[in-house]
Amino acid sequence: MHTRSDIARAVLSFRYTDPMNAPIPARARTARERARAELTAEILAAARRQLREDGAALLSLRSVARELGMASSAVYRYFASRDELLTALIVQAYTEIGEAAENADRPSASPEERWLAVWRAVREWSLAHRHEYALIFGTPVPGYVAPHITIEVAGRMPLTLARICADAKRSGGLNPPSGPVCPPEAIEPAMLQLLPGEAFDPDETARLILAWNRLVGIIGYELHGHLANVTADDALFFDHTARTEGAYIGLPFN
Amino acid sequence: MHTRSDIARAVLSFRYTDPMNAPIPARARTARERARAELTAEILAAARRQLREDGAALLSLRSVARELGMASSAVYRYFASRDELLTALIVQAYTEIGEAAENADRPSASPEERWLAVWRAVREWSLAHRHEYALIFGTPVPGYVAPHITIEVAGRMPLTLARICADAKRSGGLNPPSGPVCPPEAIEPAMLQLLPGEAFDPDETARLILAWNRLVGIIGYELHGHLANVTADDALFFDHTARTEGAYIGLPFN
DNA sequence: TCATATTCGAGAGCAGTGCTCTCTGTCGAG
DNA sequence: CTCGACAGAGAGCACTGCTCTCGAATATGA
Repeated sequence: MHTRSDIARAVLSFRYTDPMNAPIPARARTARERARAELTAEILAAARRQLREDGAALLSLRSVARELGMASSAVYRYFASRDELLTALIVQAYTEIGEAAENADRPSASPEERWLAVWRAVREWSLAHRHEYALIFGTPVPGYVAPHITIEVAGRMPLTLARICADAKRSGGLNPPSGPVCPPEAIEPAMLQLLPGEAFDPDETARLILAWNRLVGIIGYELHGHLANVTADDALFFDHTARTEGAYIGLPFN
Repeated sequence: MHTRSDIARAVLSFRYTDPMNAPIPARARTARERARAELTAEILAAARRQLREDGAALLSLRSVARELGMASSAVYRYFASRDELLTALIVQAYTEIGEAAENADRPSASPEERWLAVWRAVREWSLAHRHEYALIFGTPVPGYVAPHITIEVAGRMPLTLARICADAKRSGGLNPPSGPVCPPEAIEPAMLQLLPGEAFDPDETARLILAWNRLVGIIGYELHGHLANVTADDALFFDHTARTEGAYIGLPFN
């Protein structure tokens, strides 16, 4: 049974063990360190496989141990708890969805093309990794608090969207349509400088937040079946959503 | 361990047992039937309590049985599986969020007031019932397919939004701003007549779908912590979101 | 009214889980 | 070469969902 303090401890020990920041040390001095790094990676890979196939709910430390032919207690030498293993998988998922977004972004293209390409890439990744998506954007594990490691890597995907808008704005291509203006007090001041050297005003920031929320939300609806019998062509509806949200943020769609 | 067929069977037996449609029969002929109905309700109430306090992940049939002072095996006389119990709770949650929306809607008020009131009511209910919210809009149980009972009751909340728009439209108060137009093929044709005697065109329907998705999505962001360090005043940001989405659908906000 | 059939509760039991503890062997640094 | 840190295995605890059996209580038909 998990309690809040259990999980907090697990997260802390995870930060200490830190198997993510140094999965395979560049220079593994001793054979033991090398073996440890390799086994850590193997455990993570096996867990990843089970996550992809069966989802987080059915992922168990024991089955991972079985797959690697080791005693379940031995796995605890590498991950102090199941939650710690989950945290590592969460970091991986955030990283991958962020990379999917970044890799899809071609700064030489027009802002509209970039916007659509990134949205589609994020959707593609999510459809291909529904369980990873659920892990990071679905119901959080009870009592689970995201360790600080995750919040940095979680920003890569939305920051890609912000960069496109910043570039468009710099060339005068960001003209949001009129509508209700977001009260500045609603936005965390630190959010106004989320790109170095690039200032968004509160309303622009709010539009960005909503676009990011939309991207995640509409994919969630598709993945979780809320669009069944609602939309007839999910890809088409998604593209329309991307364009709608792009237009809302001020990109010249239509 | 749950397999798809297991769950399908459980859902079917649930539909047969049908403890929701007749929780307490008006005229319980025999004492046995009366006792059965009462105990079913008690189990459901205890499960509800545990769900509210600890969330679905920590809800176990055994702890429900313990709370009621009965053997765990006895509970299976009333609910064929844990998933069946969860399904009953899902139906309850959908019903309640739908009622929260409907009760907040005052048809005599202006469409903008109605819109905002319903949005706020849904948010209030969700904040007060975060685990129930997670149950219906969060990550679905692996392999779980929503039984048909749920899809009807799931529509009450979005239909409340649709009714407001239909009323506004009838009095000429629905004027959506221009923007990308949704291709008709993207929308399921049946969705165009979701209100009896009220026809929405595909683009209006798409805007409705997006508004419904936004309402659920922005609440999910708030509940799951994705707005931490992003927004400074969640209630204020939510109101702005409601207005923005209302304006997008064509209500005269600002 | 009485025998029969159905229902119900309890208990034991199976297979699985997360996690801890102990014991033994191995490896690495002094 | 010795000693301490580390890694693996195994047993064990408490918990889970779920099944089966076995009496006891209850309803039903004759």
